[in-house]
Amino acid sequence: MRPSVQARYEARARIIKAMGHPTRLFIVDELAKGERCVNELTEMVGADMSTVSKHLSVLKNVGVIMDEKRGLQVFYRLRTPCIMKFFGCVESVMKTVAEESMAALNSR
Amino acid sequence: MRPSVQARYEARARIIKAMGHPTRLFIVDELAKGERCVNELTEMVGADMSTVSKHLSVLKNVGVIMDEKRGLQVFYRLRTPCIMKFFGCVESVMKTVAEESMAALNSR
DNA sequence: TGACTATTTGGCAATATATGCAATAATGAA
DNA sequence: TTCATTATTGCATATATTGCCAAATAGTCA
Repeated sequence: MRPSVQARYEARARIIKAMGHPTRLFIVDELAKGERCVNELTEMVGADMSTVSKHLSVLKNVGVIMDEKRGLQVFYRLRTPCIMKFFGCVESVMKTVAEESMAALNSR
Repeated sequence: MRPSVQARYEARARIIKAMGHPTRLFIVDELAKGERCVNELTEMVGADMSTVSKHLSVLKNVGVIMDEKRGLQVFYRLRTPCIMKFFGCVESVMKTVAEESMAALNSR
């Protein structure tokens, strides 16, 4: 594969990989409703704040979210609302799989 | 977080995670053009066949692709073409990030 | 300044993932 | 049956990810 093509798939994979964790998906979903500070997200997620902070930095590093410090708090928000289309894509796959499983069960 | 909600995010994350690898993205992209056997994909990817086979099983396990054995060969194809929307989502993010980087450079 | 709050960072152990090689199926051809 | 082809599986190794604790950093207020 040509290096430039390879690089393109790697760039895409980095973004998708960043989304590939339940906690990070939850965070993206939550930020779609509006900005949240780390503390708020930590309470919702129910993990250590350092853990949540690291998840946030993963998403930030690939450009999915951005942060803004105001006073003591750091507020995060989606950098592009388009990222939400991910959920639609994923749901379609899950639906297809579920439907075919049902069909397989019924045809036995 | 409620267990059912948690489970939902985990199910989504499994699918996204399966897509989060450059080789697997390439495979999905290629299968979007039509079915391919393992051998063909292996040549295109340029890795060991066992490696490609394992990537295929990752995608298959989450329901993104399906296989069919015909003679000596195993042909893989997308289970739902909808999976291709992923690329559009990802490109949008990359575009946004690139544009904002440019803007930041120009405003210095 | 010092105390307090919010967040990030460093370090570490546990776990998961990626890859190639070798061995093993499964199929078809001679 | 024996050989060649295609693909998968088992194993070993290297690398990456996750999560928590503790320590460091940054901002606010008395």
